[in-house]
Amino acid sequence: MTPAKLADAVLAAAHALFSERGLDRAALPATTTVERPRNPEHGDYASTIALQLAKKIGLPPRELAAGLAEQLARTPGVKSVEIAGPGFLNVRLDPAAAGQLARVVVEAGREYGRSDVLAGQKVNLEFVSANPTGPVHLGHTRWAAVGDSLRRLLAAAGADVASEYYINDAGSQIDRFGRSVLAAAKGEPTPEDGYGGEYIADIARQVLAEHPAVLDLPGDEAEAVFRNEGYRLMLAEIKASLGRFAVDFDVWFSERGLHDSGAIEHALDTLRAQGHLYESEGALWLRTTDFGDDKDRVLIRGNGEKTYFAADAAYYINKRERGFEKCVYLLGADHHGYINRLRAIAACAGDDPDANIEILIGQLVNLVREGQPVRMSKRAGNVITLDELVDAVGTDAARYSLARSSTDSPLTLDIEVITRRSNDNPVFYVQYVGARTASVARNAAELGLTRGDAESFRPELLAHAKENELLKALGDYPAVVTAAAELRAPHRLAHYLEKDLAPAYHRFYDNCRILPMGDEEITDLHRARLWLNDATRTVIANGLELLGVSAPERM
RNA sequence: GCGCCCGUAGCUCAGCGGAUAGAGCAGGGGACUUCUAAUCCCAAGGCCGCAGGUUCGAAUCCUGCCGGGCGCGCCA
Repeated sequence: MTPAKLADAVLAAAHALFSERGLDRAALPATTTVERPRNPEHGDYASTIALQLAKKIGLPPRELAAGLAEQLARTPGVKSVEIAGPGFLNVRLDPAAAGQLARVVVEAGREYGRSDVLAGQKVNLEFVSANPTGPVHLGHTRWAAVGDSLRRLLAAAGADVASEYYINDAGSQIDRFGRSVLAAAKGEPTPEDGYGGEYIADIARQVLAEHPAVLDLPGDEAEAVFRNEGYRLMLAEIKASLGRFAVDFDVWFSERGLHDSGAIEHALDTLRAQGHLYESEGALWLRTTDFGDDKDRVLIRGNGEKTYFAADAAYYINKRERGFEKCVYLLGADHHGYINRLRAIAACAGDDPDANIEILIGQLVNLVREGQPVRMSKRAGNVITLDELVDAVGTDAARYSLARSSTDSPLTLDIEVITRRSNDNPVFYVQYVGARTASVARNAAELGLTRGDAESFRPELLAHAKENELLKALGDYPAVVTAAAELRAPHRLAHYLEKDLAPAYHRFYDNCRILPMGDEEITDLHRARLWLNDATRTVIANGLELLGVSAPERM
């Protein structure tokens, strides 16, 4: 019995009761859920449906609960239903029905937790999109970790999702980058508005190695070579860094491509047709103030140049024309001023900002080193790059520690702590469960203990309190995945693995001996516990996979 | 000034309108002759920033205030 099936049974009980008593079934919700009470005295699962319905139909909640309890108690697998407090329904399951979950999980394998609740949704997820003028640094990594996990979660919930990296390869930043690389190649100091840092010199050396005669070219041509080749090398480095971080984008989208393909003119046509363009002071404007922006935005400057904002608008319209009904942007708190203007772009294009565009603002990552805040800036020499972070702590620890907290809260990463590779890193705690389950499975195989076929599995033997808790934790997993996907909150998954599943397994392990000891004969209980062990292994592996973290067999 | 986010145990943070608000770390006390002690158990630690409101019920929703972070370009 899974929580989802029990919730269905609760709803079915409500339907049965309502038709029996001639109550208005329109008052019933389309779906309902059951909760897991913290207090074990409140049963295995609890429903608040009576409390929610009481007011709608004008019956006292406890009376309604009594009727529901009577119906629900007839459900196979339900052992008892009690009414508590103002009208909670506290449900206990038969141990056999509860224990069957281990089999459900093992048999589903990698599919356990995957669903189709978001089927049919075509979602575009854009994140990182760091300028290709420097390495990916710590300021981007939170989005790399969270965004990529979100992509995996949405896919697991059945959405048709594409992750995209928008490459700002047009405009003045990339020109400054080119001039900086050229200057480095000539051994000149960094231009006033240029990029410093070691990586510029590295790139200059690589360009020189591939084009030994480049400095003999006229200044403009040489600069173009350094700009284009430098850009190519920088982008390759960015892709490699993210690849090491287990982040791979479905689409690398070039801003220059928007300019070259005429997509910007096309976007202007779309916006003009919707009636939101006007000219003023020689510039072309989008009237974003019609839709909540605090000022109108320039699309084409007085000098004829298209603004970055024009490209943003064109990119959005392009995404929509590629069939994405939901365009999700993951931005740092320093970009929250973009919310209104991005939403206004959608509205000006004739879309519904509430339905077609979703902007997630996450707070910044603060770096502390020996008590001193470290300023993160691409222009400062002293930056921590993604590569350095991965070198120091590994992809697993880095991704996990970035994904495990809510993006609404600023995250303080202490360089001293995460580079110390200390044992108190929570990712090890979760991975350790997976390693333990794998170790038990190996030892079981050596002893000749196997789960046996599904028919011989005796789920009612999994009646120990710790087994029950573990089963319930395993049962929660699918709902955790869908909630994390729908709420765009990967940290919920990490939290579940770390605070719910992992401790439940350790307590089970400590209290319930899985393998036979010494000359002990193999019993059905050993086999049943092995099912539970392997089910845990499945969920740990599936969950860590969605976080982009490995689940080692040995540690 | 305006806008977004945050304020929960000493520290770092979970908490989907539900029952007695949770965890990790730090500090105190325990548990390894047999499956990985990177673990587990016990005790201790709280005006959920403050004040109102909404309702059967508020850490959660609404309003105001206080404190902190970030942002408000014909920059990218």
